[in-house]
Amino acid sequence: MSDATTKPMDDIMSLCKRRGFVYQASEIYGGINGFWDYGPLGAQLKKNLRDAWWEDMIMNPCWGRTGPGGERVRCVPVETCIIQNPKVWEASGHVGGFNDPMVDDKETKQRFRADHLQGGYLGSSPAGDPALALAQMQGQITKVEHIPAFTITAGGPDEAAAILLADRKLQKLLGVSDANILPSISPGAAPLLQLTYRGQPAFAFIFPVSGAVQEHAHAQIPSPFTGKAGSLTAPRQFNLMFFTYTGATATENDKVYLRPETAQGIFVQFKNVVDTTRVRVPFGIGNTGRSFRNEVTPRNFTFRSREFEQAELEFFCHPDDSFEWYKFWRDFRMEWWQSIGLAGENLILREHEKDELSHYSTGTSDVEYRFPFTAPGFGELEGIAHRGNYDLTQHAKHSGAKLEYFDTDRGETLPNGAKKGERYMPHCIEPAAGLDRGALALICEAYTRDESRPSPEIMKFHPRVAPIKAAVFPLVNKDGMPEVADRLHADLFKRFGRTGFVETDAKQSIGKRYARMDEAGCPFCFTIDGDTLTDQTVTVRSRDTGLQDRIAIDKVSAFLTDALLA
RNA sequence: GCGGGUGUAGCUCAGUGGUAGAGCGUCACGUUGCCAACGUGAAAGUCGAGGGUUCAAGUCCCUUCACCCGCUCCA
Repeated sequence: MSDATTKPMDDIMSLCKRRGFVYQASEIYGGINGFWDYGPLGAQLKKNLRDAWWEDMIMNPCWGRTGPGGERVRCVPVETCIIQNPKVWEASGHVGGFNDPMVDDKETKQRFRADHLQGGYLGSSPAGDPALALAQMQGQITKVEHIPAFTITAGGPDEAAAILLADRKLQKLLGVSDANILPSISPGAAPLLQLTYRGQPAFAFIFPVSGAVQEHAHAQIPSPFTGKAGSLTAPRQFNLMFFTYTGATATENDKVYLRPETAQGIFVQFKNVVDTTRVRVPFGIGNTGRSFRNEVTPRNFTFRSREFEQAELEFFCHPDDSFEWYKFWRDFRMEWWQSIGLAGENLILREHEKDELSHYSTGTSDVEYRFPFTAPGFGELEGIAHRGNYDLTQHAKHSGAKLEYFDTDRGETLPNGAKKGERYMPHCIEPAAGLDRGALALICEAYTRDESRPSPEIMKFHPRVAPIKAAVFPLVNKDGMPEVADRLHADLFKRFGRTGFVETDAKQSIGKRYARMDEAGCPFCFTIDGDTLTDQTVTVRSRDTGLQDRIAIDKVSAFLTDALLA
């Protein structure tokens, strides 16, 4: 087993470039932050990974295993658009949830939502009358010159008042003491505090600090963390989603989003799939493709890219069965990643803690890999989430479509023996994998240094995902060997050329040709030598051990077939 | 977003303000008898980009971009 913590990421990245696995996007123009391209070997590696997912999730789900209810697992594919009606993202929560302007406190490095900034506005009126002060204040509160004496981050004014009262340390920072909440002047009015502010008795109303004030006067607004002005930035949009415009006019009305996940395309087409393809719950719908997220900090090679590819399955089932299905998929997905070469202790299945869960989820697990740049920690390859009926319910609400499923296998048994049927909103288990992260994990896991070998760098890919499946070499480029090698190569190419590259090379020393194949991760090399010409055998040289066997030349295909299926 | 580091050939990296370099790799030819062998030769560079100082900038200054590391943020 290879230990990821000892693998230098720089060496892996260097090999990725040198051998054509990964290139920086737009490299000759200086690159572009958060985007990476795949070279020939990387593109084939990722395709093999995607194909493996498709085969084991869609074509022959779970290798033909039965699910918790004893029935064969059934899945169908869709391929949905990157650009959807913008309402899809309102329904899914992606628009509302991630478009909030954020403010940074440059001094404490804290970041908070601009609409959570509550201001304490000191009241002043000749007679100390709060009602008069409030009336006066309400006329001015939206004016840019009207700066609060102190600020608090909270979901609303009442919460802010409660936080301030409860937190003595915060009071000290902000210059507040002896604070009490006075009865509100009128129902729904801003909370009124009686307090001492910087030694002077005063009263204060808590109002949200308006976006306009924050925009224009952020330098004067005191920080909610230090009480000092000058460290807050203006509110800034942190857009998770990329957007563009449909049509040539490009007005705000034409704004559309590039999807941040492929899953929503599945939910949106759920009804069509049910209506047109005779699927019956429980069943899954798979979708692969590019997604886009405007990550704040793209980092760690291809791990957090702004454009990335997902392979997502939404598995729909009856609510009563959903937890069993959740466990089933969680365990299968872990096993699947192990089956393609992430078999060691660098791979873990991690069940989320209760406080990590989304409000609608009753269970989520991550398949995580210990990348060199996360070690000793782990990075997520795939999340398996129990999403309940959240998504279908959201889309039913927003679109008005009826997305409930009528299950004719459930309900009371009728006198004629048939079931009465049951109408319900299916629950959904979502195994959502990142293909680029998967490919990166395969690369990191495969990368091996063996200083005892003349060519120390070896990519030990599982044969199923290896971009180069086999190579055929004449030991020397004469004496009829090249001709035999060409024939064997042509034969293997015809049989295996759909699954990956099949190479041949007659140039330079045999050791150099083996070494090149080791570095590219080709699992087997077949070499034609002098004996081949007399006894029709070739040597099979194994990448991982460097050892070689002799087998009959007409058994090479069968040998390779077995090896690739193993 | 903040702080630190790096950027010179495909890769790894030297390079004192004064001619753009090495090793490896790649390619060609020769040789070859199982592990980056050897010989000869060749191609390959916007020195990350832009500006400035200077007689002269890979080298000094400013700006910017990308990558790496640490925070921060984010599902």
